[in-house]
Amino acid sequence: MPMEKTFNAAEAEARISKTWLEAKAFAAGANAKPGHPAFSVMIPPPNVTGSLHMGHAFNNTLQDILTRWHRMMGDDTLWQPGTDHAGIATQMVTEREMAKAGKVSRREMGREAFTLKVWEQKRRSRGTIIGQLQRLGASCDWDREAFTMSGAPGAPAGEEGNFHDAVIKVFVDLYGKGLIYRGKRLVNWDPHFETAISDLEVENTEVPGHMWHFKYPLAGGETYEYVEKDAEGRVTLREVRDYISIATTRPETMLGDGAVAVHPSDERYAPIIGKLCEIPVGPAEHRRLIPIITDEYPDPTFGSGAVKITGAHDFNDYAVAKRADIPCYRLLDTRAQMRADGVPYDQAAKIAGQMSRAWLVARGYATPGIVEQPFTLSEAEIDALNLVPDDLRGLDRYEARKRVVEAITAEGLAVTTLKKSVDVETGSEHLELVPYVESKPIMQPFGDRSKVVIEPMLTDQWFVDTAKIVEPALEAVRSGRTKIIPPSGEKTYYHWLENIEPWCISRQLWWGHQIPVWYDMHGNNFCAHNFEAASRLAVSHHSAIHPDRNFVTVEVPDLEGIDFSSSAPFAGSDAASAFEAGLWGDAINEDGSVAIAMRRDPDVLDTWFSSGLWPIGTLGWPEPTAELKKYFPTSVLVTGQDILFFWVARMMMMQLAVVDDIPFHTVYLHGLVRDAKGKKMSKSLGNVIDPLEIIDEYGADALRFANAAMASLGGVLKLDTQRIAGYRNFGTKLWNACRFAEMNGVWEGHATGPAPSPQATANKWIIGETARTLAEVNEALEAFRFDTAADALYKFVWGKVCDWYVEFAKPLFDGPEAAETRQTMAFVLDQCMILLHPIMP
RNA sequence: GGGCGGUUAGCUCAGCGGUAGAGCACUACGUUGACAUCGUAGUGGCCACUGGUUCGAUCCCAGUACCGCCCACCA
Repeated sequence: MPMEKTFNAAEAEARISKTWLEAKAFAAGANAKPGHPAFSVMIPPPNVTGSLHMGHAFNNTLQDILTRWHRMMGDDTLWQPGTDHAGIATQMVTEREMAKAGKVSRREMGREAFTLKVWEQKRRSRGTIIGQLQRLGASCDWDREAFTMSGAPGAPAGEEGNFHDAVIKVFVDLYGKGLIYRGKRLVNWDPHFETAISDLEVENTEVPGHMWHFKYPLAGGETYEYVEKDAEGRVTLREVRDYISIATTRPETMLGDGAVAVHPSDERYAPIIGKLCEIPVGPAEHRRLIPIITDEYPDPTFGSGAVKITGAHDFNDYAVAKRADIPCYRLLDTRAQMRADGVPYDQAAKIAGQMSRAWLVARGYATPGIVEQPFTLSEAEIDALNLVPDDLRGLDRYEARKRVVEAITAEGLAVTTLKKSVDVETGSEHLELVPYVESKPIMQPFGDRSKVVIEPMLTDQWFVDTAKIVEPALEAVRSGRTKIIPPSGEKTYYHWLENIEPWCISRQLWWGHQIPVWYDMHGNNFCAHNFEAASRLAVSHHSAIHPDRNFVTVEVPDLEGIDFSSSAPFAGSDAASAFEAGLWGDAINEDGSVAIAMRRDPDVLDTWFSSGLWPIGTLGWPEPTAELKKYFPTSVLVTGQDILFFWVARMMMMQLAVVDDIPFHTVYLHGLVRDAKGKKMSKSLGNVIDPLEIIDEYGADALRFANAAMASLGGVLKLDTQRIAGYRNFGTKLWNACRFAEMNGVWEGHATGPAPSPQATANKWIIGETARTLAEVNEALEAFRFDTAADALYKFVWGKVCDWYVEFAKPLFDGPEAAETRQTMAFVLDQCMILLHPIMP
């Protein structure tokens, strides 16, 4: 049957792909020759949130090129596939789908039922993703597919595996080594998902904002002489004031102020250090007084030089508050609404007032009239104080802001400025006093998933003490044990790791690895791989304190209605009835033993904590598997430069901390795939391209070749369909050269073998060119220059073989060299296929 | 504010010490034994600017301008 004029990609790709998959041609070690080295690549696991986009297609093409190239050379090759559970993103997608389908909400459904829903979502998405990868021709070992939550409790049948166990083991081990700790810290709080997120998940964006200037009156109507001087020390302003001026972009947080701070060198405020001033909001009869303190943080040249300190809602203020022992009053709930819990405002304000006075006394600032009495509250007691005035409770944060500004302005406590205005009718000018409000751009933090304004929030969270594990990760790259390309990636890597912050790893979500820690009612926590092990820790802990008693444990389910904040011991006959009564506490059993009530931490781990273990986790760690021995450390990681910190750096730290080895020898960082104009592909812009559409229209080969050709190092990758069409034409060109060969019977009696030794000049020449191209391609791929390899192949196949050699061969077929020409052409075209195989399989 | 990159043909990008390259686009011609998803020929560039090093610079160094990206707590 003669060959068609054009190559039918759709038919051929499906047929060939099926053959490969059935033959398990991509299994680890397939085609490996004895004595050859191992070559392993871990796929960056796609999130199970939907389908793959062009960036994935690009990323996976490069991995496949390397994998096929090494497999062809006879290396013991593994390309490890799999997917990522992607906690917050997947939970979000599932909730959205449920809402769209009119289903009940996650909370109505309960944790267990909801988690099953997410598993369903995972299964759907995973199927789509694997299908897409296979259409692309990805030569992963499909029998080894992994998942970052395989084997987790509650996983449905078919989701077995030990990734969950590995994650839990790492948490327990790191906890044991003191590298993971829990603490009440100011963290980034996402009010939409109602969870903490890490610094990396916050996107700071400049938005238009305002800065208000307000007067904080001095307590008791006190006054001082306020003097301003210019750079030469000449007095430019001298007036008697009964207030201190404060600037803020967030007036609603004034309610939680604990102090006003000025720089110690700021002479303007020296007379009032250690005095009290009044927060100008809230019911007039219960205005709170706060101390004026000094701290290095305020910049005397900015604004008024005085800063209000709201420790619970600002990272800078928190640091000041910690230094000066100023209480941090929390104003917002988990949804970023003004708190509505706790005692009424007047009582809370009274207690807070006592705190202020006690602070002054403790610092030796006591002034006559202040009753000297020790007064301290615990962190938990301070946190329980709700200083939101009753009429603002439950309001949205922005509504509260509006009201606070209005109230202060109405009361005349806004700083004013002179404004010239013109009377429209008479044309006369006059001056009037207006509130001083600056309009200016301010940096605002947004959640990368929720797109909602992030709130600094004082909560209990788990952290990885990254400072303690960062050094080996830095050293590995500095010494060249792990190489990052392009080299600019190494600089970025150093810059981030050298300034590493603690990593908040707990998330208030349901989808993820639940933290393996159990709490008792006495403030102890027990970290172990399961409840039995945690129980043993708890029993031995309590037995050491009370050797005369017998202890047993009872695990309290995380149910609604149990008041975990109360720690009143329950003296019922058994623990079970205690929980029925809605209490959380230890119980005395009939045999006299004490049942320690234990409750598991309901939070889950940051998804990057588990994907950070991808290299060892997919190879079966902690079991000492043969694959782990053979394929770890892995050869190359191919990934986008956008997740250098999220994933690459953390994998480096975690692998080194857990198994004391680097996760990979080389990291290849590529840019982000954009559309032809360089715009980010996004659903809202409508410029998202589905890789399958491209494959349907142009064939996977064309897409893959285009991907390889645009893989220059660094920068943005602009994807143009015109270019893909060009490479589709390239395939057709080669196809037709083969068709020409077919028509001249060059394949008859031909078998792939070594290069022939022809006499004709043209034949000798093309064999030389073939060898040269082979060397060029190998050299290019060795250096991860996919673009150079693609370019060399394009020029050889089109520019040499088709343009010249086929033309030279035409007359040769009529002459005495016909036989050797047929032989040579068969060889050369064979070589083309082989050389192209990594890119165009 | 700190860091990292970029600036080469109309467009997208390679090159990186010896007076410039590709693909696409464009122009003209073309059904000669594979290919119109093609062929042949061609148009098109003070390689951002200013200095310096050099026999010689798009390429090295310094500075300037503009553009991008990442990180950052100025109320």
